[in-house]
This record gives sequence, C-alpha cells and structure tokens, in this order.
Amino acid sequence: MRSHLELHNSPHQTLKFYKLFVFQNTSPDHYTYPILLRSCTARVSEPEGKQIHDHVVKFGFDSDVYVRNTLINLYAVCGNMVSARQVFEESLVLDLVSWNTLLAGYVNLGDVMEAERVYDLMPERSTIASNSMIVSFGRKGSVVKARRLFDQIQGKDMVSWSAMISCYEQNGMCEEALVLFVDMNANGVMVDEVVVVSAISACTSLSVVWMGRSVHGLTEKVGIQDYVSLQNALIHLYSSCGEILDAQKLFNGGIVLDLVSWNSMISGYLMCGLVEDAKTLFDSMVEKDVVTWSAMISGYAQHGCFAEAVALFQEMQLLGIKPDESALVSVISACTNMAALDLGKWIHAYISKNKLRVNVILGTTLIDMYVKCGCVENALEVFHAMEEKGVSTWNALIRGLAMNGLVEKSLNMFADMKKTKTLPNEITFMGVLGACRHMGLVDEGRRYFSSMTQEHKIEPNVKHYGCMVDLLGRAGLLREAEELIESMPMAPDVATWGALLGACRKHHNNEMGERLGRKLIQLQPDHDGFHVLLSNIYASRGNWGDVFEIRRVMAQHGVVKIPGCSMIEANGIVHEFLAGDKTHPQINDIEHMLDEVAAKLKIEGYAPITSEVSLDIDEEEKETALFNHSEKLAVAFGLITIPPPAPIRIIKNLRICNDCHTVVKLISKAFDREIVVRDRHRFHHFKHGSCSCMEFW
DNA sequence: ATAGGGTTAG
Repeated sequence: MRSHLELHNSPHQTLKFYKLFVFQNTSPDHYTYPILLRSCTARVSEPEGKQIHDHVVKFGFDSDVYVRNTLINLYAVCGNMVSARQVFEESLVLDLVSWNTLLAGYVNLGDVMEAERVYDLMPERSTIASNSMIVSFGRKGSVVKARRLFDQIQGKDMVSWSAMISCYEQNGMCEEALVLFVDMNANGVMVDEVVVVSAISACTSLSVVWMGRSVHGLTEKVGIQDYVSLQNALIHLYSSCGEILDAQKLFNGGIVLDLVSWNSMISGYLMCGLVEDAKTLFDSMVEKDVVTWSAMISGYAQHGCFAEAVALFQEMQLLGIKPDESALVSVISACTNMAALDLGKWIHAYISKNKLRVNVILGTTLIDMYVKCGCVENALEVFHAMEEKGVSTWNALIRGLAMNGLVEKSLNMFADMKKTKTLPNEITFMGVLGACRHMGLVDEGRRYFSSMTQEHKIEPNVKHYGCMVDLLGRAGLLREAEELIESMPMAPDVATWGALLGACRKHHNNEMGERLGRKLIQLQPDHDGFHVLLSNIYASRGNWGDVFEIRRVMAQHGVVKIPGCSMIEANGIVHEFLAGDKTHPQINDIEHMLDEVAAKLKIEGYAPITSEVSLDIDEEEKETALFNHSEKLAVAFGLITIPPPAPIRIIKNLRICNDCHTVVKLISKAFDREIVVRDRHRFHHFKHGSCSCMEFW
C-alpha cells in the first residue's frame, strides 16, 4: 500500500491514486498521510493539504506525532504559521522534531523574534535547532549573535559550520567565511557539496582565484565535483576573476547543466567584456528566464551598448516576459545615458501601471534618470513617493538638483537628509561640494569640506580634494588651490591638476598655466585634455607657434582630442551630431535654420566670441567654425523638429563653450523656446534669454 | 520515513 503511493512520483498521480484508494474504502495506515502531505508540501499547495488534514482527523490519525509533524511542516512551508502553530499547540505529544519544525517555519519567514521565543522555550536544544537559529540571525545581519551561538553548540555538525560560513558570506564578511572554512578542514569535519558553494562564493567576492582553485581541487579529491550548483558557483568564480577559459572549460565539460549555468556563463562573458560571445550564447538558448534577459540587458548597458539594451528590452516586452527590477534598472540607466527621456517616462508609466514595487535601487535609478534629463519635478515626485530611501537615493537627488542649478535646494536637501537616520557617505559629499562648486560658494565649500572629518568622520578622498581645488580655482584663488594640492595626503590625480589648469586658463594666469601644462604633459603624455588646455592658453595669446608645436607633439604621441558630440531625442529616436557634421539626412533644413538663427541674433546684437576658436584662421572663418559646434546643430534641429512649448533637450559629451552658451541664451529669447543642455558637468536651463547656471560653470 | 546549510542579474 505504501509502496503503491510512493511509486507515483508525480504529486498529482499520488493524489489521484489516493482518491481511488479512499473510494474503495480501504483503510489507510499511518504511513499513508505523511506521504500525501509531503506531496502537498513539495508543491506548496495549502488547499490540498487542508483536504488531507481533514482526512487525517476523520480517520483518527491526528494523534500520531509523525503525522502531526508533517502537518506542521506543510503549513509552515505554505507560510501559514497560524495553522502550523495551532497543530503544534493542540498536540498531546511533542517531540524534538515538532519543535524544530515550528522553529524552522518562523526562520524561513524571517520572523526572528518568534523564532527566538520558540528556541528559548524548547525543553531540549538540538543541534538542528541551533543551526536554524544561526541561519535566522544571519538573515537579519546579526553575525555576532550567530557566532556566539555557533561557539556554544556542543555537538557541532557539518551543517553548523556550513550555516556559520554562509552567514559570514551573506553578510559580506568573506575573509571570516574563508578562515572558518579552513578551520573546519583543520578540525577534520567532512565537507559536502553545499558548504563548498559558500566557500567558493566567498572566494568570488574577494576575487581570490587561487583559493577558489584549491577549493575546486578539494571537491575533486573528495569526489563531490559533479553537482550542478557547485559547477555554477565555479563558473561564476572563474568568470568574475577574468579566467574565462576555465569557466568555459567547466561549461563545456560534459556535466549536465541547468539554466543557472547558462545564465552564469552569459554574465561571465559580459563581466569579461565579451559581449559578442554572450549574445551568441544568449541567442542559442531555447529556454530563457528573466535572469537571462536581465543579464544580457544590463551587460549591454554596462558596456555602453545602450541602443542594444533598449532593443532587447522591447523584444522582451513583445514576447510577454515580465521584466524584473534588475532589467528595469538596466534599461532605465541606458535611457539616462542616451538621454532617451520619452522611453524612460514610458518605463516609469509601465511600472506604475503594473503596480510594480519600486525598491531603493529602482527608485534611485528613476531619480537619476529624471535629474540627468533635466526633469527635476519628476525626480522629486519619485523621491517623495518612495517609502524606503537609501543613501544613494539622497545622493542622486542632491547631486541632481545641483546639476540643474538648484544649488540652494540641493544643500537644503542635504540638511533634510541629516535630520533622517541616513548617514551621509563619501559620495554625498561629492554632491554637496559639487553643489558649492556650481555656484562658486567658496566659504560654504570650505565649511562642508572640514565638516567631513570633524562632524562625519569621513576622510576626504582624491575626488573631494579635486572638487575643492576646482572650487578655489574657479573663484580665482589659484595660489590657495595649488597649496591645497601640495598639502594633499595622497597623490593628486589627473582631474585635480586639470581643474587647476582650467582655472589658470579662466583667470588668464598664463605663467602658472604654462608651468602646469608643461609639467602635466610630461606626466601624462597621452592625455588629450592637458594638450588642449595648454594649446588654448597659447591660442588665447595668439601664440600660434606654440599652438602648432603642441599639435605636433599630440600627433607624435597619437593623442586624439575627443570630438564634441551632441545628442537630441525626437519622436523616440536619438540623433547624434558631431562638430561640422554634414551627415544628417535633414542637413539642408538644419543649415537653413542656422542662417535664420544668425540673422535673428544679429538683430539681438550678438557678436561671436571668436577667442573660443583655437585655430590660426581669420575672423570670418572663426565665425563659421563656431557655428559648426555640435550643440548649435542640435539646437537648430530641435527648433525644426520639436513643436513648442516642449523644451528642446540636448546632451553634450564635453562642456558647452562660451559662445554656444551665449548663442543658446539668445535663441531662447528670440525664438521663445525653453532649451535644456546637459554637458558633461551639469545642466543649463535656458529660458527668456538667461540660464539657470547664472554664468557659473 | 517528519526538522537545519548552497549557485546566476542589479
């Protein structure tokens, strides 16, 4: 009778057989019910379990501990702790398994409080119960409590070690996890395929391949190497450490792998930058899950293939696959990079329409997208709607407000943040100091900078120093800026020197500029920015001989100036313009529009700022060169394509030049259009002839 | 033949 039921592996078969069996009026014995209940538990099917429970009562098997324990487990696994508890409390006889099962139920539901209460009430503490508690503490991040308990266990078994190692690993204490794993071996405790997975995960997080290799060797020695999850952990280890060939060897190694293995291999290729290989594998997969899509989309986004990321997301939509948070995060960040605001808004609407949960990461990504597209209002809306906010959420908004010229709002936001329990971090101060920089708030900047160590116990890093140098330099305090560089406890980076050099150019300190420029070119002969800045300093003085010399050195070292590029989205398509670009299909219309702009601006009294052109050409040619700047082409295209009153939004890879800034200001007045330009640094909101940056950038 | 530990994306 028992074997008949068990023969039917499929749970449905088991239940069908049972109904037949009851129908024949054969009386069940006490083996019958646990089998049926386990079948329900395996499928997490509470209604069916309830049915069996009724039969248990009807046939009088509800006094059997074994049967009752199986019932407790069924309800616990289904998440119904009320019923599980009821069965437990109504039991006349309880054994250790009853307690352990109830405890495990609370642990798996994350109810540490109740788990602890049950654990304290247990008449006798088994190793199994203690192991459960280690897991429970681990999930709540109480590593110290877990360790204390681990040390108290008298008869530690393999699972005790395994749970404690996993606890460390899950809480980011990977060194401790590995130390304990080594300890476990030294104590002669057996290892199995589960505990080595935790150890390998720890090696992966720490990027210690050699240790991972030795664990891999151990598994072969003990003969447990053929487990799928172990293979998956190893594939992940090797690919995260850049050993893609080892990962590939395992992947092609003949062991039957599952979907996770394929996903791991795809993300492995992507981690190693092998986007093509990842896509080939992706295309060859018959069965894909959300993780597969998500991995591919985020891989694309991380490698700058934004259009591909978006395309894949749309393909996923067409196939009716529901994106998870990760896919959404990746595709939104792709939108941010491409300045595809319309698509970004569509995804936001999709999230709202489908009532998807906006967690901290997703919310922060949305805020970042909105602020980087110049939509402060939308960003604030998302921010206020978020139930849970992380540091990164505040950081995104503080930085974003400042980028959009709302410096005061940004600093107020920082003050609000301090009122909450969220502690600021290094990145927060990048935002705060950046805000001061955008408005030239030298005194405030100094105060925030010193408050980092004084008040918040955060040591400033190179970037914070760079920010301060830039702030001082822009304000014309060149000596103080240079002194700050000299006082830095670490070596200044390229950006720090670059900031000072830029300040020299801005404040026409050619002596210091030349001195720094020459030094920096020696330091970094392949850096395009230094050459360009120095060349600009010479050019502004009409020193064409030196300009020519620098160009020659650049050519000799193969230094190429990154070309200016502006992007604009129209009707869901992103258009790109380079300086002097004639390749756009609507170039004739654009040039017509530029003529119209030139005519209108003449009336407004515009004079081209030809000193922005670092070429030895005559004035008229300089004017033409200025009008070829990519942002002007993009604005002209926007004037043609985007109907008012919608703002014209442009993204530029470099900083906007002085002349373009003036021209766009005038256009905003002459054509009565709102124009938003994001350069590599910040936003410029042009409206009625003025800009949100208040001439500070 | 009832209870405890593990893998992939962000």
